[in-house]
Amino acid sequence: MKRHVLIFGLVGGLLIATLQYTEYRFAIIEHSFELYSALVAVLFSAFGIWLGLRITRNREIIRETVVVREVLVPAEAPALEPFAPNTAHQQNLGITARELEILNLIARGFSNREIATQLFVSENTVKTHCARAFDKLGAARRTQAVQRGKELGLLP
Amino acid sequence: MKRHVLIFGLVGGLLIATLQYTEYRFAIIEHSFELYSALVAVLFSAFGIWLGLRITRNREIIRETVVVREVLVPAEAPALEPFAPNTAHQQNLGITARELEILNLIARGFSNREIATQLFVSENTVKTHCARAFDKLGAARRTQAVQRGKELGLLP
DNA sequence: GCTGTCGTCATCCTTTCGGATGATTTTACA
DNA sequence: TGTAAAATCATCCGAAAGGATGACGACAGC
Repeated sequence: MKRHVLIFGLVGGLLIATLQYTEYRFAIIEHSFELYSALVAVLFSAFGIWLGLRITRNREIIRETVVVREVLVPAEAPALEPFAPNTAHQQNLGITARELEILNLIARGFSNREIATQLFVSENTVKTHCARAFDKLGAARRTQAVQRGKELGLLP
Repeated sequence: MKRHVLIFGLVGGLLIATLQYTEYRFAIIEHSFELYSALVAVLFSAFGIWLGLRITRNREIIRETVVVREVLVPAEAPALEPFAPNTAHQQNLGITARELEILNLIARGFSNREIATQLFVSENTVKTHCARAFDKLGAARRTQAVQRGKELGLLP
């Protein structure tokens, strides 16, 4: 880590030295274009690094070992409900029942072929449903579709 | 590490060479100096930020705090907690922090390429992490990996 | 009868994923 | 300082997924 900074400093110094050298060769030409460019470059390099450091300052991943001691209280109810999808969202997105059914199977990790087998239809059909569902959800991938589906309460 | 310096040197050198070369071609155009300064500034800013990000990339603090948290299970409060992954399952499956990080991004619907961009690594690296994570989770697809991850409390 | 929606299936083509494997670099730790 | 684990990157190849498009039958509603 410190080495990075050191080497960076060295390179920076070298760069400046080079620039200073080249300045003499172009000093005649109106105010040495390179000098200014280099100055700007170095300054903004420093700025960029400072910014980069600032940005990532809060990027520390604090990993706590959490020992969760669960105290069970008898009231357990959510396990029983069979999950009711948000039909409002389903309706105004125009997602059909079949498409939702397939989305469910996607969310459960099945491939198109497996889904086709389970539903007794061809893989092409599954792909068509997928494409339509993805389009309606604005998703480009099945993982994205699942994510959107859960957000909208369409999937458990 | 050496690559950083190399790249820095190359970029710097190239930039200077370009400047020296193009100076003659654009010296006539008025305001070219400001344009150039801006260009250099932007380029080096970007580079500096990139370097800053790279340097501080793995700032991970493993704070081995053992928090004994008594949880009343059915009490419905999930909105506030920032989600702590089930480290027990993670450990005995041998899933690394990086792999979990990538699993998270997969669950959020990103493609490998998008993940690579976000994490400043190559797509190949992402794929490697994926493959390992899938293997450890016994998943064949990313959707399946996500499903398993949620089951095991590794993903929110 | 006509129309619109839905479900079904297909083909062609491109992109993305995933598996297998090997290598190098970084980091952590004894 | 040496070693083991993680992380990084690459290449090859096959499988899966996705986009675009066209088609056909069933069925409901007008």
